[in-house]
Amino acid sequence: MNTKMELLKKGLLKKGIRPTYIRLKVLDYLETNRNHPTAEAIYKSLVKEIPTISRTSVYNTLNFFHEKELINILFITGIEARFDSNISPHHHFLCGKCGRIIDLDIECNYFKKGNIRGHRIIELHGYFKGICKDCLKEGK
Amino acid sequence: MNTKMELLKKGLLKKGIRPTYIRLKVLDYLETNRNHPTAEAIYKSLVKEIPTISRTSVYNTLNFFHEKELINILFITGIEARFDSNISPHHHFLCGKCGRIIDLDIECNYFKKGNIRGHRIIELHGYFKGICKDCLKEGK
DNA sequence: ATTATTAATTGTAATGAATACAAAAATGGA
DNA sequence: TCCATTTTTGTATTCATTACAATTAATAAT
Ligand SMILES: [Mn+2]
Ligand SMILES: [Mn+2]
Ligand SMILES: [Zn+2]
Ligand SMILES: [Zn+2]
Repeated sequence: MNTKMELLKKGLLKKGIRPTYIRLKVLDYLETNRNHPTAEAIYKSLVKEIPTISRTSVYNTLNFFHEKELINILFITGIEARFDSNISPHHHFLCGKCGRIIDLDIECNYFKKGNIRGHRIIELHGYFKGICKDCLKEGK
Repeated sequence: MNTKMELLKKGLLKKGIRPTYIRLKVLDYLETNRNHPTAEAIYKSLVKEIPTISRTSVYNTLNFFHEKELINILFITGIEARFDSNISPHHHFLCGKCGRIIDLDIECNYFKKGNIRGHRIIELHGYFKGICKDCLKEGK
C-alpha cells in the first residue's frame, strides 16, 4: 500500500529531489494546508512534531522548492511571503479585513507562460485586494 | 504662467491634500521618474536638494499618497516596495536579470474594479517575472 | 563495516526595509 | 502674536529573511 508520505516521496524522487524528512514534512504541510501559509506558520506547526527543526531549514526548504518549481511564492501582503503548492496558474484575492488569500479561478487570456512584448515569461502573478465576500456579509 | 510645481500644487489641492514642500517634491520625483523607484531611491535623490529630509518623511508621504489613492505600491520583488504614480490599471514585468519593472499595456477583461466572485475589488495587480527583451538580446 | 565525501540541517548573528514614537518645526486661523 | 493642528525629523525598534560556520546526516568509496 501507498501511504501519503510514500506518494510525496515518489513525487520528489521523480523530480530528482532527495526526499529528506524535513522536505517531506514541509511539502506535506503545504499540500494539506492550501491556504497560502507563511513560513512562520509552517515552522510553528512542524516544530510541534519535530522539536529540533529550525526556521532556517523551513526557509531553505521553501526557497529550494521554489527553485525546483515545486511551489509558488506570493508577495502580496507587503509584510511576509506566502507559499502555495498549487503551481497551476491561478489568481488570488487578498482580503484587507480577515487577511485571507483566496484562490480565484478566472480564465485570463494573458495568464500563460511564453513571451509577451518580447519578454520571456517565467512566472505569472495576478491578484486583487479588497474585502472578501464573507467580510462584506458580516459587515466587519 | 504655470510652472510644473504650480500644476502639482493645484492637483494636490483639488484632492484636499495640503501641498507641502516635501509632498510636492516626492510627487514631482514620481511623476518625473516613472520607473517604479524604491523609497530609498527617492530619498537618495531628494536629500541632495533637501539635506534635512528624513527617510521617515519619504515613507510617510508615500503611504499617505497611497491612502489618498494618488499612487500604487508594488510588492513584486519580495525585497522592497516600488512606487508608481501611474494609477491607471496596467500590468508589470519584472526582469530577473536587470531588475527593471516595465509597464505592460495589455487589455485584460478582468482588470477593472468592481466585484468578482462576490468579493469587492479595491486594488488590481497583474505582473510577470522573467527575462526582459533587452536582456534576452544581450544574452546577459 | 569503516572511512571519506558530499549534502542537509542547525543555531546564531547580521541585514535591511519599514514602522513606532516622541520631540521639534511648520502651518494656518483667530 | 498666540494657539492648535499638522507635518517633519531623529532615533530606536521591529521583524521577516538571509549569511555563515558548525554540526549532523546521507551517500559513495575503500
Ligand atoms: Mn493559490
Ligand atoms: Mn507601472
Ligand atoms: Zn475577508
Ligand atoms: Zn532585463
